[in-house]
Amino acid sequence: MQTVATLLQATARILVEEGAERLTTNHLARKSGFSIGTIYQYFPNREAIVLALIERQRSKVRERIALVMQDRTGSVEERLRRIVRTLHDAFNLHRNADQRLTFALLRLAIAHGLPTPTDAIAEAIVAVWRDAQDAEHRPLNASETFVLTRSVIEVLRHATLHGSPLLETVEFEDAILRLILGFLREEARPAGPDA
Amino acid sequence: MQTVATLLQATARILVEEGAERLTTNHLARKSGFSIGTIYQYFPNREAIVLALIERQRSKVRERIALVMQDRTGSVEERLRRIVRTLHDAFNLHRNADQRLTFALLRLAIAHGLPTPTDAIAEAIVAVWRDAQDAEHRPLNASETFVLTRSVIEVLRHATLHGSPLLETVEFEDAILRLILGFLREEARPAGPDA
Amino acid sequence: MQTVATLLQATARILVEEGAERLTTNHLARKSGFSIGTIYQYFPNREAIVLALIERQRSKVRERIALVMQDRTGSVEERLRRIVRTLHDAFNLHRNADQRLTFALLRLAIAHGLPTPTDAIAEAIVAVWRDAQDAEHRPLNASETFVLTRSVIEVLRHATLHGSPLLETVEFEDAILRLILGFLREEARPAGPDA
Amino acid sequence: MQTVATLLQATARILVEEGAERLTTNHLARKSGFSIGTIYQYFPNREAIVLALIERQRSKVRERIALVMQDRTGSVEERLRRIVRTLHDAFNLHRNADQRLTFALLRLAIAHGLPTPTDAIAEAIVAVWRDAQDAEHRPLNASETFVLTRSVIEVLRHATLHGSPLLETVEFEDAILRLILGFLREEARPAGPDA
DNA sequence: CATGAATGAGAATTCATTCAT
DNA sequence: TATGAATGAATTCTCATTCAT
Repeated sequence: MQTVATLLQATARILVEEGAERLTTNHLARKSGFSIGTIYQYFPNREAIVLALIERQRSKVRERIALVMQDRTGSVEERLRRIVRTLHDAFNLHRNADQRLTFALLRLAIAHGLPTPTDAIAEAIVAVWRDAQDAEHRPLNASETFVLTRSVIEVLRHATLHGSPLLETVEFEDAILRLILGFLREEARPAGPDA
Repeated sequence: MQTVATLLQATARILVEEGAERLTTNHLARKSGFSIGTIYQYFPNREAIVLALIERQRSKVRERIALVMQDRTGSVEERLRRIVRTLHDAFNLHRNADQRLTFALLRLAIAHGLPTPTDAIAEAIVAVWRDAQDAEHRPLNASETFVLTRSVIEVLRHATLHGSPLLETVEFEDAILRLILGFLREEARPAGPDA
Repeated sequence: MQTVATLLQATARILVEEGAERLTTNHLARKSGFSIGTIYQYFPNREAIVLALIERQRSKVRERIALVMQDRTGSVEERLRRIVRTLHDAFNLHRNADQRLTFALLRLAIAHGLPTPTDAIAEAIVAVWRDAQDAEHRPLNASETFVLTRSVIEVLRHATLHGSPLLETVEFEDAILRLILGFLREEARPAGPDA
Repeated sequence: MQTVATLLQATARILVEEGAERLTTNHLARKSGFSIGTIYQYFPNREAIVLALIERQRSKVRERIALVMQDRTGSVEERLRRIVRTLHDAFNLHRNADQRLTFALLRLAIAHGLPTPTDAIAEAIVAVWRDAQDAEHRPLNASETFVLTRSVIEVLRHATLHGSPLLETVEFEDAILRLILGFLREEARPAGPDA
């Protein structure tokens, strides 16, 4: 629906330009050009508007991840780097407005108790590793999967949330890749003298 | 002040037993046994109460970390494991009530835009690595430090925030250690053809 | 009109199944299968719908009373009992759904300031008495007529409104008859010393 | 409390002068001279204000009834007449303002589903009868008690609710007395030829 | 130091009604 | 006739904060 799209767009604009605390139903009505009544024709309550916006953004991320996953060419490192880069994009690092929106939505998602939807990303990383695995590798257990996938997502989320300037550097991408590869390869390695 | 302590204690109790949305100044007055007026004798506004509680909790963590850091015995792995275990404790994994408080304070800290105070931990981990480092190791750059330290903290914070049952397992601690060690050792390793 | 009948039927269903406070125009539209616009084609405003439903129910009662009045056979007691029994039925005591509707409509009639339409019943009772009256009886004055007729109606209305279980007993009917007969015969009786 | 009294007084004034539909919390605040916040310091919600006013009025009636009951002198007829007269007063028949308030409160009581509190009056009437009873009288059963007491109350309530001018006549009081006495004496009477 | 009655801006939500199609 | 998206005035209620005592 056109009206819903307009309302979500206005919601995003308020979030970006004025902050979450100014996102009141009356203010949204004014800004969107619709009346309060109209908002409540399409959303049962204020929370639902925010949740719809979060969901819309998340589904976009899911689509991008799915797209990247279809490309099975290249080495493990190359494939993992593609995933990392996609996440980078997914967190909207490039345009300032979008970054602010991501920022706001992340906060709201936490405030509303929504879990970070890492399922797709988790699967992606683990799948690449599984594909490349020779017989000698033990599959990752629950804790390992959790730590590996969440650490990647959370470090990105954290950097986004605090607007770290490192986010735009290649070094940052390299460091994340190092985190993933180091973790995955660690098992194979014999315990050295210094550890 | 005794009064301030009582107020913060009551604040914590409300957070744990009733949730952040019930933490209103009037309710705090009723629960603490003081009047609203008294609250405003000690805190300029509502936000200050929450921030004071967060700060109190954070200083406790800082103290524990500092304590652990003083113990420079053992291998790199042992020292890192001690740090990880301290963090575990710091996130109050054992007693349920405290976990709920940590949970609530994390959310509030995010809502108030407070940065996660990883400085002490970051220093701790990096210092251990530096101590053990031979000449051939290149020091970590800004992105690497950021990724390594935040990933550890954020994965713990995330697990706490969502009440993951993995938190109480040894496997989880092992996985975090693997994350750290894998990252640190990764540089030294020659890039293999498949990875 | 078929449409009007359907709308009133849906109104009754909402009143019975969900209560008066859920009787909103939008809800009625949804439940009736018509659009809000259509409702306003047939009724000038919300109140008119309720009033139409009340009127429909009242005309049914009037019809029944008129029918009973045509039967002039039997003793005074028998004829009065027939009237009382008709009122019983009129208040829809038997089927639960109808009782709820009566209940709801009574409340609404009061809320809208509608007078209880006792005219027909009043006439019926007084007429029976007048018919059987011998010369020695003084006709009822305005206050007496009022008190006699309203007391019967109001006691029934009250019992209905509060869902009294007595309503379904024969004793209850007997008591109402006793109220009427006692009142009518009281005049004739010589005042005793103690009563 | 002075504030509560002022608020209830303002509530009564609005009810009398402007009608129940104008009794909004904001309007009450304006009229009472207090702020909305103050209203909510003393009442949990809008309904509670109305209920408090109803309860206050009812307790006044209860007190008057209790007072009249203490006087056990005179014949049954005299004692019953005293009760009837008290009810008359209780329904505030004399001053116009009070009548409007009674009117409004009655409607509100019905709208809020409150039962008419006839207990005290019921007891009063039945007790007088019981006191005067000789051995030959059968005590009233549940239906009889219900019909007798409610008919008296409801006919008064009805007359008040519709502002009947009969209320101020002696005839009216006589008629009610006739209703009571007729009912009570009816049992003793042998079925005559005309009934 | 402590109190707590009073404040009032402002938030979410409802619902009867309109009107262009 | 019928539709239903849009309206917006009005309502209830919350809660941080003030200030006279």
